[in-house]
Amino acid sequence: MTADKTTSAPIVRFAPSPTGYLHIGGARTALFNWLYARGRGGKFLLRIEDTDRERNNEAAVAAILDGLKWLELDWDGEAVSQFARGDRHRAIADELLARGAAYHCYCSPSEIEAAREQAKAEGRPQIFLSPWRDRDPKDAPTDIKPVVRLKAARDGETIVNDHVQGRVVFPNKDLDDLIIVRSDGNPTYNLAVVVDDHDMGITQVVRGVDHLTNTARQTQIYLGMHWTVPEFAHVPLIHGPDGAKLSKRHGAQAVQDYRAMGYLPVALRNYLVRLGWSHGDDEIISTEQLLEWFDIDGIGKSAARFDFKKLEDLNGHYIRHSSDDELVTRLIDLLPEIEGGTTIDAKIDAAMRAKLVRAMPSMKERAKTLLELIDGAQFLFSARPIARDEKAEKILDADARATLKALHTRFTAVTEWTSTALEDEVRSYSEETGAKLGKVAQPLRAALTGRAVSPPVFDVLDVLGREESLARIADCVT
RNA sequence: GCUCCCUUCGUCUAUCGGUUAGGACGCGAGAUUUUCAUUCUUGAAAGAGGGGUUCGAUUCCCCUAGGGAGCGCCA
Repeated sequence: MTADKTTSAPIVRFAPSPTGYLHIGGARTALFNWLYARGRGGKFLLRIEDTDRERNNEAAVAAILDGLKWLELDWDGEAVSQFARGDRHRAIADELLARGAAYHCYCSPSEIEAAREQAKAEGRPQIFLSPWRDRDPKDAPTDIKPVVRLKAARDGETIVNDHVQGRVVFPNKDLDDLIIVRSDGNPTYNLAVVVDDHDMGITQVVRGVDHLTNTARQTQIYLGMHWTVPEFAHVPLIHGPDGAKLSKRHGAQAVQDYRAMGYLPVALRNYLVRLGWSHGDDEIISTEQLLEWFDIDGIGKSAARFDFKKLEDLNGHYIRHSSDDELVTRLIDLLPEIEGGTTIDAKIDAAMRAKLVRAMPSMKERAKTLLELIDGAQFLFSARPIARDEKAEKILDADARATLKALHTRFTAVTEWTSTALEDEVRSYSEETGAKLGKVAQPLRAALTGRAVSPPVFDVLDVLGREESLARIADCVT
């Protein structure tokens, strides 16, 4: 889509319904909108589609805003409440009524349901054709509150020229008359979305394909009001690894779930944007590059499966390339959200934070998520005598303990407690005794960290410090 | 059932009719290495099926199969 199609900068929006958290598919839609607007000096607006009062939920709104903030997708101005604009929507409904483009329908929900059932039984399309479309309003019952329906065209076809889906043609006979105002007087989503997009000056509507059929029906509202129809881009859905619609079963739908799993926002954005969009063979793309390169016309039509392995790989890359300080900040921020995190959080003071920062260079090389980073830092959090896992115990046999005893003596004599000095010490010990370096390093690792796997032992010695290191080694000797 | 959409390695994708069908994740092998990881080298792996159009189809058209979305006084 070329920016000069509309003479000014684009105005796009993300319009979630407050029925739950920010879904990962919604997050990608928001990302696409954000990239498009920010990359072209346009506006990215946020609107909460809360016309259904029974489903409105303040916690859900908060969760959605929280998710967007975490993903670092900032929007322009305040989030707009669709419900708050109800008067405006009703005014438009009245105008459509006055123009003969809409009518009152007195059918009850049960009548409609029965008609649908019958249509289904007879193998006909399950669309409801209201008898009130052509009936004389004078016949209207006085004891029933009607809904307002759009008087949609019955002949011809409605064409949606979509930037992703292409030219999609819907026969009008398959489109029924949308309810635009409920019997309780509240406008429905289908009316509100059109009025709001129009009033907000939205130039490109980028949303999920599940809205495609609605678009055809909504187009008739634009036509009825003689409004300019915006450009559309309906992006495909994201499926779970098994190809089915992403659901609770797949473990993670909400962006907050991904935060809790230790993913970085920049990694999730990079992963998400590549689901459906690409720029040649580029895989790791900085946000700056994305802003420059992203284009709606480059989005593919087919649905994509979510691949956690690839996300993990990208996350590992971004962790390795993050600054030590940023990682420690994110790691600490994550603690309240994870199991057992508060216990660790209580141990974080300035000294611990400094240790973490110093340990980061060697730790971030070996972590794919912040969770792994936290797990890898356990040796810093544990107090003596430290717990050892099975593999560590196995390493610490009699020979290993003898080696540790010798090392303890040597380390005590070391004047400069640095990783290089200690490494020299260990290397000379292994040369003198003829023991392989691994035979010396593993017992050390087990004694210092309680595990068979850790960052390089000399870095561990360094970060732990002389006193703590010697004490942990001594714990294994006696 | 009706309408619409989709279909290249297991997964995400590149290819704007002519390529040994490329890259990435994952997987296999090897190198580096104090563990793990990183890094590097390397291997296996794809055009759903059938018809057309064309000198030539992964690419354009049609059919079939499979998958998805929609068909609410939800959004």
